[in-house]
Amino acid sequence: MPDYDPKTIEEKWQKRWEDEKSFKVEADPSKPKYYLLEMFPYPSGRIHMGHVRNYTIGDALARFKMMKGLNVLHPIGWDSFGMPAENAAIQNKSHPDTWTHDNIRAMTAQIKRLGLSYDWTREITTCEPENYQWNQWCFLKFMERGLVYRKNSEVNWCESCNTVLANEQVVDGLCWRCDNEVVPKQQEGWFFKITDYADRLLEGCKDLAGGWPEQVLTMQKNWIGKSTGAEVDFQIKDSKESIKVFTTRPDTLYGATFMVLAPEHPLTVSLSRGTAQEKTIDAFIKEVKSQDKIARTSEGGEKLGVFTGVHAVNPLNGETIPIWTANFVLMDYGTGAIMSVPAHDQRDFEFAKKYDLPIRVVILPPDGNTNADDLKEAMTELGPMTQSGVFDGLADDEAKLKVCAHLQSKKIGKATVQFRLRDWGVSRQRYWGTPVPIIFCEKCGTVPVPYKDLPVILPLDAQLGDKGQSPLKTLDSFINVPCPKCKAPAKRETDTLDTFICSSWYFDRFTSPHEKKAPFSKDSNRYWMAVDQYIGGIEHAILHLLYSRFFHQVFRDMGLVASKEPFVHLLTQGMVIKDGAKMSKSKGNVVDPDHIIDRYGTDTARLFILFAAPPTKQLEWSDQGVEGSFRFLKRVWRLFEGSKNIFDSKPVGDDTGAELQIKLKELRRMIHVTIKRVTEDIEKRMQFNTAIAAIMEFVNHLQKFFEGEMNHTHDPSTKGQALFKEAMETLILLLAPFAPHITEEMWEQMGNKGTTLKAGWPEYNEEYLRTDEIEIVIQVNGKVRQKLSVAEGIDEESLKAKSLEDPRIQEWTDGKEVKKVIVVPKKLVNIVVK
RNA sequence: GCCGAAGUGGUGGAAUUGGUAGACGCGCUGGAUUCAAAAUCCAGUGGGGGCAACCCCGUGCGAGUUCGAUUCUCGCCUUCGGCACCA
Repeated sequence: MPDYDPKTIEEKWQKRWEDEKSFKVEADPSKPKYYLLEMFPYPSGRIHMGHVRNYTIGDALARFKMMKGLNVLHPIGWDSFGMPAENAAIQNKSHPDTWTHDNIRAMTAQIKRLGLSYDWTREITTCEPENYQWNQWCFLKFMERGLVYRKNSEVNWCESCNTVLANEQVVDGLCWRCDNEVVPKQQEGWFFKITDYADRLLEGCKDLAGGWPEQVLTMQKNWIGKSTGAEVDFQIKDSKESIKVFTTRPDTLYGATFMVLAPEHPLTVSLSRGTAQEKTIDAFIKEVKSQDKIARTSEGGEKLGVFTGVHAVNPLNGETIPIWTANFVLMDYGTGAIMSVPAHDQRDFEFAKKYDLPIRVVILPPDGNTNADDLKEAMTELGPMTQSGVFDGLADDEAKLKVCAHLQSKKIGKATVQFRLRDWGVSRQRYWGTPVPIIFCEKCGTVPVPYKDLPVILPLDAQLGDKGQSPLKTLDSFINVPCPKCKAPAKRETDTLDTFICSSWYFDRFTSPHEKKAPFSKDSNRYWMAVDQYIGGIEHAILHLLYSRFFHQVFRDMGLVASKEPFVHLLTQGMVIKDGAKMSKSKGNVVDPDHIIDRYGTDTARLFILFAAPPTKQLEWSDQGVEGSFRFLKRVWRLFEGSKNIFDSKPVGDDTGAELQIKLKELRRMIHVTIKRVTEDIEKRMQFNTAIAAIMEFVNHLQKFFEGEMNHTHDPSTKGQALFKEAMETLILLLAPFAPHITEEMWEQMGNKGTTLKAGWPEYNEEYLRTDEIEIVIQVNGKVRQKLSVAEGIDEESLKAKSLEDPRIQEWTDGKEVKKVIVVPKKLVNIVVK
């Protein structure tokens, strides 16, 4: 009997899949489609277990859907622009392009060893002009739609990466990529107006509920950060000017006892001119500017402020209130100015206490005490308005609405909405990215590169500076270009685009990767999109997933795509850890996928990864667990080899009859129970671990059956042989999505012509799931006291009687009063006694 | 502080709609096979008590609802993740 030899089997089938282009697909409107996508990799050099897990989960699902008869699009590509290529190039005195392509070659070889069902004819590499030209196209199209602008602003600057970062790329004040501190810097740059879509991106979260993990939706909602409230104009005393504030609590307007401007607010300086406070203000602004931004915006930070020397008028009660400036008011949120209601806002309360500013209670507390001196902290809950003139007694939403209506009628304010989301800064002062398709002309100003001149090619004959300075900024052949409008000498923009633009629409490109006239074909897109199942890490919960949703909305407005959202279902796979920590070189707990495959084969690696934990949970790597999976496959192989001689048998007669022996009936039941369990675990619950557990149980049963019934010295029945063969076929097909190579080999050796993919997914028959006798649990006062075997169709009364008659049960009910008997059909009987 | 997820044997994890807690695997113990080992197979394996049949306890902690709670409610504890001087 030949041993299980994964190496030979896996190489054979991988070659065959490749030769026969088994996973190549075309759009076919007559067939139902399924688009399965794993987040495409960055070509860092080698794949790690995180990749393997990601792709294995995707592949199992893709193969399952293929077997189910769906037209499955399962593509792969390379997210190949970005900083690591530059850093590596500097280190190795190489070129980002060389490094990137070497890595892609190496990783392709690794990925191919995993036996994944990719349509390699659709492979895309984002750093190739035929792909990145469409980033430029998008930039220009977005610009036409008013969604792109250039501004000089304070941006997030990473000193180590030498570039600007988007807000989403700053994590706890540190660069998402290199963990260096991010500093503010004045910088000219390009922005995408993602804020125009804030409301739609938020609304879209409702459509995604159910399909996306709640955690990710919460993070997106938090990031967008919608607040509803009002804008109110406060007249500056003895002036025509007014200050606009944003508040979420218009119902507390009567309690505004002072105002605070952000130090950066233009009025802070201008108002103080000519007052006694002038010098104090200037010194204060200087002090705040020198303060660390993170320290300033963290809650523990000390609240500091000074009086501007000027007063404003509360528009509702006409009261004169002082205008202050303070570090806790931020210029980039709301209007950069607030009305302070110390009685009902904790920050305002602390500030008022510190600087001895007046406090007035205008929302009635539950105890009715409106004496501000008794307040220990701000009363932030909603409640009826008080000390608020005609509004007294109104509460909650109604109060807010009435105040807003009043403000609007007096033209001193209105209901409005604020978002936390900021526009997306897409300029990068780096080389290895998509050149921004813009030309600066002294006469014509900022001129977009005409579509016919696309792509603006990233010159590959340039060398990076030793600190990573972009050579584009000094490369004459790149910079100097005639103005497209007036033909006078002009200069190219030397910034490149954020790499996240590449990943914001690559899934659209996959639907028609060789399209020459557009980023993607509308027809192909209409057929394949949206992505039915997207799989990737939680680290993209905001960044990539928000940007992609934004692109999709814009494409939708442009009439390019039809679906509402790009990704219907999202699965965020858990991390792979070892010895309680994430695998990392520094911890020395990295397990190299290649070594595992060399030793056990891909099927074992795949099986272990899918079996050890549900896809969304973190996976603890266990070498012994891998051994276990290997052992299981060896057992399957042995069972197969040992029973080969009976596979020639042809079924004789009808094996569905009641005359089947008990053991055969039980085997038939196991076949159908297992099909049901595996199918539902994959399809409804995406829980591969329990699906595999069910297959293991099936194998255990088959093994016992084989040894007991098939291996007798006397002739086994023909019916038994036929049913056993059916069981083995079922086993192979059910196992195929998880361990595709070994199953394909067995399938072929059984004499089947096509592949398991063509064979289709087994169906179960409800009727065969039934048993004649079922086990009923008998409880007394909720505790299991007996188990009875009864006929499947037993009626409630007989079951009750049978339970009460049972001697073991009577020991418990003896001398007690039976209060109630609860019968759960086909499950249990609970006898309540006292 | 707010929002979200989680907490089950020695271990990874099961228990799908409130109905037998611990499926399946790993590890461990004992046995078979072997000159021996590897491999394989068989049996056992939550804790405590008992010769045994069985009994008691047990899903982070404390209450509650229920005939019955790992599952639902309330209050805590711990861990992880996100947001946060956001007006």
